[in-house]
Amino acid sequence: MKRSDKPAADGPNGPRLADFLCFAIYSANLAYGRAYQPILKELGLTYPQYITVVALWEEDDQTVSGLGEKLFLESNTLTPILKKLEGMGYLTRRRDPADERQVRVSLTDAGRRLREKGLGMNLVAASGLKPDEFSRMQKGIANLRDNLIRHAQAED
Amino acid sequence: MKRSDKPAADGPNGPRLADFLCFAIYSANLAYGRAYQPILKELGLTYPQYITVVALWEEDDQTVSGLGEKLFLESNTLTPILKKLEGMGYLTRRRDPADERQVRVSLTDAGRRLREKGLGMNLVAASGLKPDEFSRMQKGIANLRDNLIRHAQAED
DNA sequence: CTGATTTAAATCGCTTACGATTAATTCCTG
DNA sequence: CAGGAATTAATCGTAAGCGATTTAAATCAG
Repeated sequence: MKRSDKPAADGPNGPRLADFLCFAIYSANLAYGRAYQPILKELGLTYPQYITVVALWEEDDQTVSGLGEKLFLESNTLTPILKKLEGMGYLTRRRDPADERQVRVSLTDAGRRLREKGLGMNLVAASGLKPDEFSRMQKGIANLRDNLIRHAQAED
Repeated sequence: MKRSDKPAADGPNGPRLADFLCFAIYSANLAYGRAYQPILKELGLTYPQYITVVALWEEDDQTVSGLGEKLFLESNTLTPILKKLEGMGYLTRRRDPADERQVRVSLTDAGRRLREKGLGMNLVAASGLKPDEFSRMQKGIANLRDNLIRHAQAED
């Protein structure tokens, strides 16, 4: 039976960190955070705040749970982020009159304007990947993610 | 000039989340956390605590900064994790007599015993990847990470 | 040798991430 | 239609992650 998150043979002291796929993802995520940071600092946004805004560019007036599905986050994480963005004037939150349980999130003009301001960031270059490699890796990781989510959901 | 973290053409409402490599990594990291969680809960460890222990299996008696280099973390993040693991009895922290600025971290017997206990986790299957794909993706992402780190360091 | 500089770890404040719970609303079923 | 079940956000506590600062020790320069 395969042990741990790696198919390679274990070293004499057990599995090696460098062979873990989970650790590659974990550390790449940290690295992305650091690569994005100087750009996002200019906008005054954190990375989670930024992707929340991007998700709203794609589709405005979403519910918290709808947004959460796209971002893979739940209300306990998302609510504070949305409140922060609301405080900065980039979006509004209001109960849906048709179903008062739901909160609908909409961009303000300022939130839409971020689209023009922000994205002068060329992190494709920083990845060191050619466009076709970039695209293939992006799809491969998204597919991995979906498999993991399916696996986690089958657990319970 | 390429905009954002994606080489694909933008949609009518700007870049699409589904085309971001950074978002694939970000969400895959969340997914891994959820996939690992039932296994780690049995051990009573969090994921960062777990990889810290794995790094110490590979090389015992490391300094905080040495460990941090391998885990891509700094003392501000690592110190609380190490204190927690020390409190659980899995490692010891002591100032290096030869250089009192440094703290050397060593596994206890209990920490080494985790190696036998823990790793009955077959997340290779959960990834949905064949061993060669798994290995290729692991290397590709580690390479991406290293490029991003280099890029971030060139910034300052 | 002494005072400035550098280095290592720790501390603090703030923002995620998430399990568990709660409050409010809607729905379902008898 | 009444009362319990289900759904949606929000809240709370805990643990990362990280920028900025602090403390202590070692090193360096004059």
